[in-house]
Amino acid sequence: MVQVSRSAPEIEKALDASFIFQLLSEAERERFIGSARLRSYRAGEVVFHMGDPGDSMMLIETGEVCISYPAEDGRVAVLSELKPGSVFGEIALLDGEPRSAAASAATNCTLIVFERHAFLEMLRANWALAEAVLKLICARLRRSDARMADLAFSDLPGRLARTLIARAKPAPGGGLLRLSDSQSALATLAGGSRENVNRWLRKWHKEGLIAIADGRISVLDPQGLLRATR
Amino acid sequence: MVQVSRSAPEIEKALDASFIFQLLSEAERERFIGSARLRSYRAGEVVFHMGDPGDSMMLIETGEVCISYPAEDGRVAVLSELKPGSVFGEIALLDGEPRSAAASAATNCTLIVFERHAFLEMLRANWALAEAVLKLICARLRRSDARMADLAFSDLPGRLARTLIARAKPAPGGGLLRLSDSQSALATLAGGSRENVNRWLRKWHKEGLIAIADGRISVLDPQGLLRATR
DNA sequence: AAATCCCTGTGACGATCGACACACTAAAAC
DNA sequence: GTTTTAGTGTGTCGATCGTCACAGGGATTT
Repeated sequence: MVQVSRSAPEIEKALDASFIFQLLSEAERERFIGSARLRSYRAGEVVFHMGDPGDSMMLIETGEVCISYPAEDGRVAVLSELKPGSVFGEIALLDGEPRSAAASAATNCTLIVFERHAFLEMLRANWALAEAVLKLICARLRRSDARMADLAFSDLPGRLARTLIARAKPAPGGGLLRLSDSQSALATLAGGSRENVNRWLRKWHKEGLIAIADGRISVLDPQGLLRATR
Repeated sequence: MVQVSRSAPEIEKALDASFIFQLLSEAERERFIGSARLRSYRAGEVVFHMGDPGDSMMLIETGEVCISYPAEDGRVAVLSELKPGSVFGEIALLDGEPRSAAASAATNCTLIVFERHAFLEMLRANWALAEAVLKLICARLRRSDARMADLAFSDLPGRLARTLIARAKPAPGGGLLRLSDSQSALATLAGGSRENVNRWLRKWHKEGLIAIADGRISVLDPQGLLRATR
């Protein structure tokens, strides 16, 4: 991890995209920026471990961050992969408890770090900000519950299909979608073994639901994919 | 469901035990009580369905409430069973979205219902209350994540063992613990079939980890139970 | 050019799970 | 007192999963 020293205007620019920033007055923005620090991580580096004391929260400026939940035996469940503009680490900051999950850099990335004390003060002074944070956490809870249902109700093909669709992006050409993840990565995301992920992908490929080319997967028929998993 | 008309002092008494109430001033309490309604449900009755518009939140006065997540095909995952003093339904109230789960009365119960508008006003005016609600939701999120890890990492015996330990209460006599749930109830709580729950219980019974008598289960060796599931 | 490493494809095996099926018991309803 | 119902104990069967094992391909390194 590298502490980056950069001028405040640059942090301000990075913050413009974030929902938080738009709720602050001019004076508040300055205090906010003053309390923020910029840090840079290389792909694979750990941002924090589960159980660490958590007195800060991060906004992703560039790159992607992986939030995961480690088991005692070494296995890892990936909770989410976050993109620029996303906030994470806010739970421990808000309630003062240890980190409830681990965060690591999925790619090289730069993060804007806010300290607990300054952020809580802003929350107290600015109800719109507090309301936004409340809704943010509510959204987290909803996603978490939905994901739990996914785990409880769906088997591997179901979870894999949802993972594919969730991570696919609209193709530049037509209505297709494509994504480029290794099968091992898909396996940990969907919560299964690499071998079985391979088997299901091949099966769907034969059925024409997905296409595989250049190590990339194209989701040809999202609805058909979901229908095939019932 | 029955709308109960009761005098404000009685609602006030019921509220005394709740963490929320202790954070309010005298004037706020009166406004709060004025906006609260008391409702009574019989065992099995539905309090709200998933997807309902959610402009209220409930505090359990007496009885127990079951929060569950229904799948399209009719299966149900039980998220939690709440006891008197617990609050639920606050997510939809806070973010204005539809109910993210279903709630039904596990036993006969009476609930104190707060309306959205009045509660949000109080939140805005009382930072300590807002902070308490923030922490409440953070705690929900932590429990939800932990439960997700449980589902992702553990097989049936692991989940069942944790369910037993979580629901067991200290025995009056010694250090033992006991609980009285039907095996079907345990099955839905642990996310498995009734038959297999039976098989694992019998297995642990033979190994001396639990005792079964009078239709009640005593957890004799919690640590041993957890160790047996690795 | 050879060796190494990561990703992909397949086969086989054992463990576990859900589903179905049925016997047994005890309490509750009639 | 008999019937009904809810909960419990077991057996079997088929599907799926994870694991081990190994073979091939493509890129990078040495």
